[in-house]
Amino acid sequence: MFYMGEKYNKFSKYFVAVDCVIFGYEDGDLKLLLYHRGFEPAKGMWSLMGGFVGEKESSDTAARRILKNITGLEDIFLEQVEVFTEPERDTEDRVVSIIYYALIRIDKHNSDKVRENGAHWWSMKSLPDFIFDHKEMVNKALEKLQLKAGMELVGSELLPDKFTLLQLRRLYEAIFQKELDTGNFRKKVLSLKVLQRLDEKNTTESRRGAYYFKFIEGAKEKSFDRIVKI
Amino acid sequence: MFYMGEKYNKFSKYFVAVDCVIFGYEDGDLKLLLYHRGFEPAKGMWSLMGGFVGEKESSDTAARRILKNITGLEDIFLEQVEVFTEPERDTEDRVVSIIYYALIRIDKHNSDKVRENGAHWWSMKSLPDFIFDHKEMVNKALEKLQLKAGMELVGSELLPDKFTLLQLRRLYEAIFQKELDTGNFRKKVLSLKVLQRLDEKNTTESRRGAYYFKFIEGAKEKSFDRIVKI
DNA sequence: CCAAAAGTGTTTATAATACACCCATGG
DNA sequence: CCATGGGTGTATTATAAACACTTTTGG
Repeated sequence: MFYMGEKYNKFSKYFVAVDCVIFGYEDGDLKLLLYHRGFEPAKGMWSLMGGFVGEKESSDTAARRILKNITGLEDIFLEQVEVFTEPERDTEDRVVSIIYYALIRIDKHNSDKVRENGAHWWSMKSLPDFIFDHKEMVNKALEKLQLKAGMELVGSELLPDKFTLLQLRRLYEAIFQKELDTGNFRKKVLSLKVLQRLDEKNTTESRRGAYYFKFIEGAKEKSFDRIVKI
Repeated sequence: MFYMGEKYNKFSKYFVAVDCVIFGYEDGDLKLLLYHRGFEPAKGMWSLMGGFVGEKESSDTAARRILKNITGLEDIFLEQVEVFTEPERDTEDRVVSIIYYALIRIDKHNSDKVRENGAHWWSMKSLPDFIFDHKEMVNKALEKLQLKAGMELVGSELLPDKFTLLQLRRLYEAIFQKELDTGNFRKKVLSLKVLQRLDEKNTTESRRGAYYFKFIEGAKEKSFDRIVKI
């Protein structure tokens, strides 16, 4: 490229890494898949899943590779959050880290693989201590997720194929970390016309039983619609 | 860092650059500051202002340095847009490019410096041919600007200290590339309580004359408020 | 019967949208 | 006097928010 006439060789190269904020949803809780650090320095702390970007791949590809290694899943929803470039952010060497967040269906992922990798699902309600600037990365990723979830109905990426409106509401409450009105949430969500009611009920979570819903294939909301005000 | 047990030295380093999408506003037009490529390959094409990230600076700092070099301005509004990492995106060497967008007060910037640098303001209505993936970068930056402008009143970063509501509306029309209703825009903007009317009128743009307004210092809207629906 | 969630309905407040209309004035 | 933007008002519709109430059923 032609950066103001600068010669390339005057400048330094750096490691380029991706770090993934991996969100999952289980038992009414929004969770994060974290990697346990078993050695010094920062022993006992937790970190995001990450890896370096290889010579023949983009950062997107690298993120997908890492996610597949850990969860066994392909076709994961993935979005760039931000780049962290502070010169001293890594103590070993200069590393520029591109943050992604991913949405994972915990019911589909390979939990053996996760365990092998020393990874663990943590509830967003009680997160452990992070290494370096990883806590900030999580915060930024959550903001981005809130932005997305406020604009379109997320759920197909996090919930099982069929789910009740209670489960969907609990998901939204977990994402926005506040309680939502039952009736209003229901009306809003159904008005989007992206859900289809099934003829089957879930009776494990209530006496009366709640209908299961599923996402209608390819029925993304046309325009941005505010589901939850931030 | 501890990327899944990988050794750093197994991996490659890349150049890390920033490219700036520099927005300005003048004569009712949203404009972009572009740099003319006077030599092959891609002679006659235009590119964003960019530069490499130095060893002792973050990408934010690098972007500010470049902006100051070109416009003479400090304290510019600046926001990260996205990172471009495709392995083949630069023909010379592997370069990871971090895109920023900046909002510039054209009335304040150093136009001699700009000219010296072979730069030129282009209206968003008729942009020239870009090198590489720079066109895509501009699109992404505009989307990000629209997101910001839809959530809070931009203008202090682009307009002169005092401006009429016509000028502000024209700015919004340029950002969103659509016409806005005079009365409704006026009501919406004034309801935000961030503008103060001055006792002075601008008579150059209308027979009757329109009051000048200015931004009230430190009066950012508390919560996100939709000014223009996307 | 009671608690807890399911599901529906109603009311009020607020905001978006589409316009109509008068004002002021330089040419 | 008229075209152009300045500025205000209003009626209509849409959306958000708060909340009351009825249904269902296992324990």
